[in-house]
Amino acid sequence: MRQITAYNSLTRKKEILEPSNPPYLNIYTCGPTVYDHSHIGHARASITWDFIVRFLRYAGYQTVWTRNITDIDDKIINKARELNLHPDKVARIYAHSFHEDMHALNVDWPDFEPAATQHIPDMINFIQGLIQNGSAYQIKNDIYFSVPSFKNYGRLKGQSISELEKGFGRIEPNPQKKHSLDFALWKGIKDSNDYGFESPWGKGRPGWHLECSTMNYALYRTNLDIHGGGDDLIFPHHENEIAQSESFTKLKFAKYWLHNGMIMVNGKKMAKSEGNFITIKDALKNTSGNALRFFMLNSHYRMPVNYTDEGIIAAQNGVNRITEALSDFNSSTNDIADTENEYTGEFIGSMSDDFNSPQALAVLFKLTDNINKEANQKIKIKLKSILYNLSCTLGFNLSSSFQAGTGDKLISKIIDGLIIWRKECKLKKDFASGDKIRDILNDSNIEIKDLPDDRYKWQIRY
RNA sequence: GGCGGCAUAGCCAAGCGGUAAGGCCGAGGUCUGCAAAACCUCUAUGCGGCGGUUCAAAUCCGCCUGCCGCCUCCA
Repeated sequence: MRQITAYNSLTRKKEILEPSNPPYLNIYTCGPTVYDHSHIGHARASITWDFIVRFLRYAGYQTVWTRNITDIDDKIINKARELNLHPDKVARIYAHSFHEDMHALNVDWPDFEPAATQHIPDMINFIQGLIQNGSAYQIKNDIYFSVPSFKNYGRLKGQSISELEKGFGRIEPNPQKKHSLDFALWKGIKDSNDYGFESPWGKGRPGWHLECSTMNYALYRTNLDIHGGGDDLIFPHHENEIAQSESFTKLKFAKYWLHNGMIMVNGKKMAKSEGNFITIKDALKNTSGNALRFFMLNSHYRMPVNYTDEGIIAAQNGVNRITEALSDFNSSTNDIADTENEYTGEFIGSMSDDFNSPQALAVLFKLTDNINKEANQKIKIKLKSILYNLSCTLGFNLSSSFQAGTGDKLISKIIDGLIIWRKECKLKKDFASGDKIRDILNDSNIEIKDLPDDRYKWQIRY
């Protein structure tokens, strides 16, 4: 295992990662609430945790990665009413959409992907434990967590309970709560027709914060090494998770808290409530999953990133350059270099320092440069295999791009035919016709390259 | 009101005490029938501003300015 340092939001400094049970490393990251198509903010978070987990594995850690799906929530219920569908169906539709997006972005499957509705009995059990030890109380059909009962409340945010109370200017606290910071563990239904689950307190549904605590307990007990999520979740979501879990288990919840920065669109934070969010599906109409990944990785994961068309084009061009250097490399027949060398050393050095992906990308470009300059074919292939290996570690899926073809035999055959025709035009010195054919192909983003000895190749440009 | 973050070339972005990585765009050149790709050359004496500490600061400290976020659903 490589020594890795990571910035821990809990302590506000970089720390050496020391899993409690090496070489295993348990990591839990907050997944989406599935009430709509996922947006590019989800893409950033997913790509962040994906490349971090990939690197942890590369560095020798046996990761067990869990990413939840929130499939019960007011927003899902509202959407269900809107569409006149059962909430569970709404959740499944958008969970499926999320998985499509993850596939398009080449985000690996987590080891576990629990859904809140699969853990209702666990949650009820969790709440009962909190009531029994005085951390929670019931008012009518609702159960609230008692924030003053947890003395460390506010540690993640970096404020005391009294300081947090002062900041409570923007919203009217629910008058029935004992303390303004108390939050719902269980929300009883308001109307007998409302959707809900049976519980000892009547029909209702779990509070959002509770599911992550419960599912972590169900899966890891008390051995969570890393908990990740967007930095907008620090307060109150993650603060509340800590309060619930540590009140319930009396043990430390997570050792390291990692948070990814937000996506901005035209300089403004993208948020569902702002209505300025771009779905992953929309973004992928204009660019490739690799380019979107490059765009994200080109900034450090903790920094905010501003999504612009210009930035996406720059990312696409950058990916194209790397991809170009891998042309003719075949990952199934060429050896993949996994021995250490100057490039992997630099790559590991950058990534081990709080997952510095922008520096890691610079290593890929250094390889790209050297591949393009290298005359010795044997060394060239060796360098390509290193580049390919590192690109995979960052989660790029370049192989479909550098191996020419459309995946559609008929279309490929037509393209080949046009190119042969162009070649004949060129032999007859009919350059006008030949160029016309090239222009036609270019209009479809098909790029032709003339190689020595009458050979040619083509590929699709994104 | 409380708390936090960020300001580096035309754009994006590393660096976090030792004299400015990388990418994109742009200019010129090589190659080519012309292209494309690639290669070569060029593109911040300076890192928001003003002070301070130091042999040395983009990097540390102080003040100021500007932008963003969290405290409400959010990745």
